[in-house]
Amino acid sequence: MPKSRVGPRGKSTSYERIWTVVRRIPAGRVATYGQVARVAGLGGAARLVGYALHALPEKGHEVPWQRVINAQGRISQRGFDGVERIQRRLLEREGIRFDAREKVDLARFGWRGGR
DNA sequence: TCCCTGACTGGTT
DNA sequence: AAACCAGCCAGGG
Repeated sequence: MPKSRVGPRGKSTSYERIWTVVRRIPAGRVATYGQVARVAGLGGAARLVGYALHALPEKGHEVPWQRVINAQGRISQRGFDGVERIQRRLLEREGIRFDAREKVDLARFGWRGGR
């Protein structure tokens, strides 16, 4: 798995552009990986968004990574650790609701930002 | 530099 | 509903 990287002289990398977009998602809203990729100008590179979030440093950033879920309205599984559970708790704390099948209603909680 | 991988997605079968 | 699959892109070996 790739690591976080900052380009020379603070030049913007794709990861940074992704993080910048994610920072614009307001509390109480969620965006999909594909949506973030498009807003960041990365076309359909949804997978790259997942990578960029995985590469976030553990501390010192203000990126609400929990607000990015998949197009099915569900939290993507990572295998191993239980980060998914933490993500769900963080979202519920912001008012996001999950149905009995662990899904978020994107029509109701989806972010209508970006353009 | 080539090759593989992956917190994904939308269309087809 | 579910499996398949080609696109997508940068990082690391």
